[in-house]
Amino acid sequence: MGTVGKALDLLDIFTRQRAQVGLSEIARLSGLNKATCHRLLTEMESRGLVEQIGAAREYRLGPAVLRLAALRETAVPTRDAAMPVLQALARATGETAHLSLREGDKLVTIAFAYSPAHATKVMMEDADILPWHATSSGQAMLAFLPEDQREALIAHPLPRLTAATETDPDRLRARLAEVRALGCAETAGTFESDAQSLAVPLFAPGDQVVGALGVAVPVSRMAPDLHAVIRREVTVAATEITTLWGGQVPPGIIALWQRLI
Amino acid sequence: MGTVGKALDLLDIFTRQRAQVGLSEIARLSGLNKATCHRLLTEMESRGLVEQIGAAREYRLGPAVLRLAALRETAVPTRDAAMPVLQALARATGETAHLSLREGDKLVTIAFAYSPAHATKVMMEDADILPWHATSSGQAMLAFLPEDQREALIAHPLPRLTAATETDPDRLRARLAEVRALGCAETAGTFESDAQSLAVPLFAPGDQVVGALGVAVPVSRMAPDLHAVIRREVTVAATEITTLWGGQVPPGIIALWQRLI
DNA sequence: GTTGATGGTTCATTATTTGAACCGTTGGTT
DNA sequence: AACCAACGGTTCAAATAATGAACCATCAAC
Repeated sequence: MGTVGKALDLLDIFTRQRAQVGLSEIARLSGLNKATCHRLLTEMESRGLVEQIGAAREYRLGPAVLRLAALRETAVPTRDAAMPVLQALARATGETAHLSLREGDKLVTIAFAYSPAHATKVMMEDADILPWHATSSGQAMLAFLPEDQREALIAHPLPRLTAATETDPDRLRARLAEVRALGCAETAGTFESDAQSLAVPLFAPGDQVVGALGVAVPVSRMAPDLHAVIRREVTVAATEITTLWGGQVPPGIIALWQRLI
Repeated sequence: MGTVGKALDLLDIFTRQRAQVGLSEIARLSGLNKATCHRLLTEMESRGLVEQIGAAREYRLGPAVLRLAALRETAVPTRDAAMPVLQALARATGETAHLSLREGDKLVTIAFAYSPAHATKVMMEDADILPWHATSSGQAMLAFLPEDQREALIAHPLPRLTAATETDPDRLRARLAEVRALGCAETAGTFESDAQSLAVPLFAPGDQVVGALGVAVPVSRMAPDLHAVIRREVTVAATEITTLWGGQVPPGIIALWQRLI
């Protein structure tokens, strides 16, 4: 791995639970030498990608990421374009809608919207990293990814997150075949035991799957009619978002979705 | 300069006008060897910081910047926290309010808000890079920066952007001393000839200047009473934002602002 | 005052980065 | 159809930058 990769990997040290980290701990967490970390961080700091704060001189993500994100959004209005649709989806279903994008080998939630309809709802956070095998969004994407990429993503052991999590690769493959035949993925209690969700893939120009759109519901509230509403609304919203992104839903998928409704 | 710095500098190639760039042109623009660029870009691509698209295999900023920005915002709610205040400021003044942050040696606009009050207004864009010497935001920050940092930022030749731009370093220093004595900066036609603006510094916890808050007005509309309204509203808004950021306006500045009103 | 943790620095050793020249492909021109 | 120029991408000896054990200064706890 090159030096740049090591530097960029340091950025993944920062999470919501651990927003700022000291030099020694970064070295510990990354497995790199303290001097190396220091040099990499200093170099990233000079470009504003990280910054150092407080008396403890801890590091955290810097303001440059805001500028880059703003630039990316004006060039490729992914989040901003999808946001209103996401809010409409939350309103129409009365549940939590969320949008995730593939980022290398990670599946990252980049936007979500709540509905005010119920006091209990599935809560989400921006920049959450979702497990591929245990979420409907992950399964929806996996199912429509080219086989080699799919296999690469499920090559690692599949952790058991709840009692319902599928951890057997072959049974997961069978599950993904069903998803592919159906056009949408559903999971119940596989990621968090009291949440259930339904997701469909999202396509960029060129018919590549780049993300997934999902609706998450507390298991206690799921019922056949809500289920039907969600299936209808999520496919409509996915079509809309795909169009806003300048892509088009592949004809095969449209056919599947029409059968779903 | 280290390898990481070179890689990160490549990110600055991407601008709003030039959102996606091919390999050869990146090499040309950066002055680096094509093979070097390729390796750096590939490494950044593997981390999602850039992505490659289309038949021409051009590069652009990748989805990882969205995740990092979301993470930064949850850790340090800079933009999200300031946004409502910015909108209120635009409404109260009837003009365009904008917020810029210092990022190394750059001054970057990270948020703005328009007022619906008038058909003509000063337009802005996210991620715009502002010249230090020719904008009120730049001057407001420079004036309250420690001397060594100020001098470093005005060490380069000061380009003449309009007929009114101050290009003489010594006269700029005198101008900044006035700003420091006044507590706010004003420019008229120094950046764009038909825009006039007023800005005040913003402070992070620790009394460091980290940005500026400004209001921009078409020159044709500026009048003494609007001027007074803007001075009042912008200082109120700046106090609010500084508080939201967990900092406090230094007592000296508060005194200056009270005299302004 | 000792201990152990922190952030940061040094510099000989080592491994990575570098770039001229190369390949294969594409798209336009003669 | 032959040619050319520009593209993205690759190669490998030479040049350069990264590395890390040991170091320093500082701080807080005991």
